[in-house]
Amino acid sequence: MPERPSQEWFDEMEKRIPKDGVRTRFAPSPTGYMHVGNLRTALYTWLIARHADGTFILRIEDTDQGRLVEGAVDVIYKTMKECGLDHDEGPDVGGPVGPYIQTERRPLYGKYAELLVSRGHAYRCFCEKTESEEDSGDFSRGDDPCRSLDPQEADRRAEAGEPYVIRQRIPHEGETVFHDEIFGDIRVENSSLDDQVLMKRDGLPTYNFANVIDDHLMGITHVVRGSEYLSSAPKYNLLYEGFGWKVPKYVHCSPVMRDQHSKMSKRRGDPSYEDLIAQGYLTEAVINYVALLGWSPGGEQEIFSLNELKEIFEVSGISRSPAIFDIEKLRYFNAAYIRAMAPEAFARVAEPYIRQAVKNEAYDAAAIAALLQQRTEVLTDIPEKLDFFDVLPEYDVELFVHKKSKSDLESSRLILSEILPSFESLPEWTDETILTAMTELAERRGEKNARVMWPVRIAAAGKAVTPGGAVEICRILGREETLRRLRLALDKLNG
RNA sequence: GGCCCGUUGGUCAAGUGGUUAAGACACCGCCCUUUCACGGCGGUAACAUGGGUUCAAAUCCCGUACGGGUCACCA
Repeated sequence: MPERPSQEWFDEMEKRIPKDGVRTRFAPSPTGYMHVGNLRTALYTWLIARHADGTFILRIEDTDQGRLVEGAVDVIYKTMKECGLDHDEGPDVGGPVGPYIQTERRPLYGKYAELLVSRGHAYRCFCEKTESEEDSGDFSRGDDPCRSLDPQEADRRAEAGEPYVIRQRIPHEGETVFHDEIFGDIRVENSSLDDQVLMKRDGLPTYNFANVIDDHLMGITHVVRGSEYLSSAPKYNLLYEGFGWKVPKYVHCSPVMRDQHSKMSKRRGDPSYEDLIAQGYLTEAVINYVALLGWSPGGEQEIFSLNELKEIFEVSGISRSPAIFDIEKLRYFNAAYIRAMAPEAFARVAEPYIRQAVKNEAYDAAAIAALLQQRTEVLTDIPEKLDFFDVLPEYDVELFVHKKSKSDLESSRLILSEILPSFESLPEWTDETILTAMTELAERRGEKNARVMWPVRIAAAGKAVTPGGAVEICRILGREETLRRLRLALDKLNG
């Protein structure tokens, strides 16, 4: 049985708590990856702090030893950093109310539990849990015999080494009202609340208890968490009251759903943050999209940088109902972010994907990137668009038939045979010279440009849909390769 | 099942007693055009449901349905 510290000790702990401004915390379990839902919670938590020029804290909740994953904490640091969600206090940077790793705070919880026991807001329970009691449901916690045990007697049994848990003593009468920033006032009958366990038989705190203690001792002003905790919130209030502490503001966020019925889940194949990045999504786009999933700024603008979000974020814009994750809309955001990038920046992120398909170094990656930028939704789409560069695909002559540009086999044959010599004699091989060669031919023949461009592009690329038009593709391929491909096409058309 | 919460087009959503019920994604059509895309213009499509309150209800109240959460010595 832990000793009950002196009042001075508790006073000392209170003195450490910063009392200035908004303080929020993101408290993930190190599971090895970041769910989209978690990311959104982290984002909102960060935004609340930053919007108010407050303090954002990172706390690691690693009490579930069974689920510990190697390197998982690093994933958290890495992801937060990548997303721009910097923290002011945390395990790595320290702070005034550490430690910031829950397992290192272990000695604290028992002391506070004892304080609660001494005040009568909690009691030792020696009941052995049995399967039947749990299943039958006719064992009501309100009738727990230990609840009315004489405290001295309970202490004696505990000291004698009899195992016990510490339970919260919840009044049988009355009701508890608690306020949530999103859901408003919620009132429940105390009789519907049960005497939840605070300290487990093994001396470790339950999640609910550890949270209350940590949040208070860290001076958290806004508790942001998933709405699955909504129904245990009244018990939290009672705990705060029992200690005589100020209740923080609650912000319960509804979940991010995979469909109407279930949350996003890694197990069911839904992408985590790192999956999305691996799938070719940009961090900024993911952040922007996730911010709007369950929160609305009210206006018509949808594209926001993190900085802009920081300025305009308001808790009042958070939605009460769950939101379904829509990958299509994320694609749209991603495409918008890609289009908005500086060309050099896009070339840099696109290059690895370009080189997956285009091994021939003669073909300039930056030039190809320029063609891609307006047509790329996700980076991973890039390679399949470029397969024709290294090797001309096998293609059907029917590709030369195109109604809109009035191309058919005969016209294509004629055009190609006429453009070849002009290409051969061009003094330079640039967009301008290539274009001029083709428009002059069109003009000479009294036809629209499209009728010339279509067969040239088909001959150069061997596919119907390409990033970039005839001019750009020919230019990148270079004169030799272009001529080779055009002659090949002509052979095809001739026979 | 008890308790708590939610419900505006397929999706994200604005809306807080009087609106032709915004906007975005997706979808469809047209225009632009060197294919595709980008861009421009237009279109289809919604207040879960039944009762109240009110001159007036997507907005307020009650019921119902549907969905979610929670009822652990798990977080």
